[in-house]
Amino acid sequence: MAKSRGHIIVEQWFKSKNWKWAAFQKEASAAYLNGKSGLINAPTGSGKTYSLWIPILIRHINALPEKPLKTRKGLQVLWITPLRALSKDLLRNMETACLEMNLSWEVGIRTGDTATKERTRQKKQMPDALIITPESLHLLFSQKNSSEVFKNLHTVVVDEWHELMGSKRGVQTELALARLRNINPELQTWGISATIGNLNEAMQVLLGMKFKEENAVIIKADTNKKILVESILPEKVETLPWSGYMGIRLADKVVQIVNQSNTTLIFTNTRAQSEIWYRTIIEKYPEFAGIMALHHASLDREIRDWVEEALHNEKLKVVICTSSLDLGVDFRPVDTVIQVGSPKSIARFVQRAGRSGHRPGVTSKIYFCPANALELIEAVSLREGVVNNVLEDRPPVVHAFDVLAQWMITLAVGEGFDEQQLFEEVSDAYGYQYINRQEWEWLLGYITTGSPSLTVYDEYKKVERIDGRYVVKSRRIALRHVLSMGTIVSDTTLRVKFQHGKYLGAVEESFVTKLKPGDVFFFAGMSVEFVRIHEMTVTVKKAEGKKGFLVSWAGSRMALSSQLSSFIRERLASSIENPTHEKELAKLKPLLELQQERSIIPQTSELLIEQCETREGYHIFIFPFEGRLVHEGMSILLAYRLSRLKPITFSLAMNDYGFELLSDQYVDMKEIMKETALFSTEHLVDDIYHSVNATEMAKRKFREIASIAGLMFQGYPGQHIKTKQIQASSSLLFTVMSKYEDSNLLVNQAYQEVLTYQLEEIRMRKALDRIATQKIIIRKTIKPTPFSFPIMVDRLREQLTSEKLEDRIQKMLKQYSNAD
DNA sequence: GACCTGCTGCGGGCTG
Repeated sequence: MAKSRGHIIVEQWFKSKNWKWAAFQKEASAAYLNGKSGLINAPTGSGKTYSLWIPILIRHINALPEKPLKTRKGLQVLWITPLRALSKDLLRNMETACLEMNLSWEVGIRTGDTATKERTRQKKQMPDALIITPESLHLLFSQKNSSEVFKNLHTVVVDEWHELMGSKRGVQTELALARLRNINPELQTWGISATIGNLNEAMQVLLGMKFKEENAVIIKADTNKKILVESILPEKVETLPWSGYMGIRLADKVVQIVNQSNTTLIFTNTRAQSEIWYRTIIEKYPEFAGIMALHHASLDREIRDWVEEALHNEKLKVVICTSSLDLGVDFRPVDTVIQVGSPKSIARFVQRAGRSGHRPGVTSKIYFCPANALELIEAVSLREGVVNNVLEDRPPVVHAFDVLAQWMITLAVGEGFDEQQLFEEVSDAYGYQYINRQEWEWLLGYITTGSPSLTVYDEYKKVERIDGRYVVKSRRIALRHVLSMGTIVSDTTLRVKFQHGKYLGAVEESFVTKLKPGDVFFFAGMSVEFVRIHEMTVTVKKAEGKKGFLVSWAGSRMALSSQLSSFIRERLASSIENPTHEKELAKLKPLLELQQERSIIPQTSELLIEQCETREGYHIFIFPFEGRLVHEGMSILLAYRLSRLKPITFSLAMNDYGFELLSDQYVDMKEIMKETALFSTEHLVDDIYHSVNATEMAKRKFREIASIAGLMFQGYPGQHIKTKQIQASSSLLFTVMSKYEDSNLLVNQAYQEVLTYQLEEIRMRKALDRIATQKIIIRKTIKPTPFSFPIMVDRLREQLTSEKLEDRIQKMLKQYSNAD
C-alpha cells in the first residue's frame, strides 16, 4: 500500500511515543485516510482509540487552509460511548493527542453529567469533537437546530459497539446514524468492538442497509491474547453442594489465591451473591477490612467511584463485583480475576478474564470457582470454549416499534419531519429494513392520535401535521417527552442513607415494604438497622454484629448460552466412556457414577427423561441441557400438550440443564411418546400462546414497551410514581389496546418479545429439531438423581421461605436415606 | 450427599 503523507505522520506519532506500531493500527489509519468506514476488532488497552483519533486529526490538519478560518466549523467528530464513566478518560487521551500534534482542537463531553453552563456553551458553539452517549445524542436531535449542528460532521466513532448492538440502545444508535448519514452522505462511520461471533453482521448493523460494500472494512487486531483458565477445586467433590449458586464453600481457597496475588477482582453473578461473599470473607478473615471492597450497581455512585479510584491506586487488595466492572476504565493493578459460579457464556468469561493482565502481550489469567458440583463440567467446557475461541453472537434487536415511535416524537419535538423522507431514512437502519407502509401509517397514527383505541384521550395526541410536516407544538408535551427519553426502564428504587447523611445505595420498593423499624439487613458490606422511610429515602443506622437478612433485588436470571450448553452436552456424554485427563472431571467422577447408577448419563444422540414418585407427587424430569429460558418454553409447551390428552395440571420448574413437570397423576411417558409428537415444532407458537398465560407474560413485557413508546409518563424528576401504579396503568393500557384493536403494533411487539427473549423461540426450535433426531431414554428412578435434585430444590425455593426450605431439605434427606 | 439466586446501562425545559 502506498504510504500517504498522513500515514507517515501517524506512524511517526506512534514511534515518538515509543509504541509498537501494530498492524491493525496501520490498517485502520490507512483505511480511514482513504475515506472508508468499518469495524475495528481489538482488545482493550491495545491503543485502538489512537488508531482512529490520530488519523482523524491528520485529516483535519491536511485540510487546513494556509490561513486558519476565522469562523469555526463546529462539530466534526462524534465519539459515541455506552458508558458515561468512559468519557473522562477518553477526553484526556484525546486532548493530549491534540496537544502533541500541535493542534488547537477542542474536545467536549455531552452526557447527563455535563453541567448546564457547559451545555449552554455547546449550544452556542459546539466543540470540534464531542464524546456522547446514545441517549444524549437523541436529545441533541430534539433541539430545533439539529441539522445545523451536524452539518459539518464527517466522522462518527461508536465505541464498544458489541455492547450496544444487542440492545434497544443499539437500535437508538442505528436510528441516529441513519439520520446523520442522511444529513451528510459522505459521513465515515467506525465501530470499535470486542470479539463476538457475528462481527460481519455487527458491521452491517452499524453501517446500515444502503452502505456500499466496497467502502467498508473489518480490521482485526492480530493479538494472540493468551488466557489461562484454572479451576478452584475442592479436596473432595462432597464439599460442593449438588445444587446452589453461591459457591462460598470454597471461600478459603479463594482467599488463598487472593493472598498470593497483588490485586484480585472476584466476579459474582448477582448483587446479593457479592454481598454474601463480602460478609463471609470479612467474618472469617477480619484482616481484609479496609483492603476489600464491594462494587455493584445498587451501591451509591460515590462509593463506586471511590472503589474504582482505590483500585487504580493499588489501595485495594480485592474487590467483589458483578457485571458492573465488566467494562470500564483500565485497572492496571489487577493481576488476578476469579469467576464465582457459572458465567453462563464464554464471551462473558473471556471479557472478565481480560480485566487482568490489561496490557498488550500480557497473559490474562482467570480462576473459575464452581458453586455446585455439576459446574465442574462447565469449568471444562469453558476452557474448551476459550481455547477454541468460540464466542457467542450478539443478535441485533429488530422491529422495535417502541423505540421508533419515541424517535419519531423526538424528531417532531426538534425540527419536525417529512414522513416520506423519514420513512426512507428509517428503512436504512438495520432494525427497520423490512418496515412496510402499513406499519408506518400505524406509527404515524399512534404519534398523532394515540392509536385507534385511545383517540378520545387528548394526552396521547402528541404530534401534529402542519403544512405536511410532523411537529410537536405543545411545550408541555415536548417537555414531558424529553424527560422520558431513552430505552432503559427500571423499577422504582429508594435510596438508602445513614442518619448522619451518607448515602449507601439503592434498594427496591418491594424489598423495603417487607421491613419494619428495627429490622437488620446486610447491605453495602455492613449490617444496618432500618429506622424509617421518608420521601423515597430509607434511613438506617449501623447495627454492628447483628445478623440480618440479605437485600435482594428483582433482576433477571441469565441463561446458559447455546454455545456453552453444547460443550456441556458433549463433555458430559464423553465423561464416562472417554474420560479425558481434566482434573475437574476426575473430581466429579463419583457424582457422575451415581448418576449413571441411578439413571444414565445421556449421549449427545440421546434425550434423557427421568420419572419418579415422591410424597409430592409424580415427577417427570427432562434434560435437554439448553439453558433455563428454553426450558421454560419447553415445559410450558409440554404441559399444554399433555393436558390436551387428558385433563391434568402440572407445576413447572427448571434450571439450565433440564426441567420438571410435577403432577398428582401418573403419566406414562413411554406410552405417550409412542403416540404423540410431544416435542414437535408444529403449531409451536400457537400451542405456546394457548398454553401459558401468554397474555400475562406479554402484559409484563408491555410495561417496558409502553414506557419507551411514551404511553406512560414516569413523573417529573424528583417526583416519583410508585412501580405499582405504573404497572397498573400499563396493564390497563394493554387490556384496552388488545381489546379494541386488531393489530396494535406495540401489543404485537410484546408478544413477539416474549417469544424471542423470554422463551428463546429460535433456540427452542433448534433444540426441538435436535430432539426429533435423538433417541429418547426414559428411566424410572427410585430416588432423585444428581441431575434432578437441583431442579426439585429450585421449585421448592420458589414456593417456600428459606427457613421452611431448610426444613424441607432435611425432610427430603431423611426420606431418601430411609429408603436405603 | 443435598442452603442461602435475580446483571448492566441513561436521561431530564424554559426564562430572565
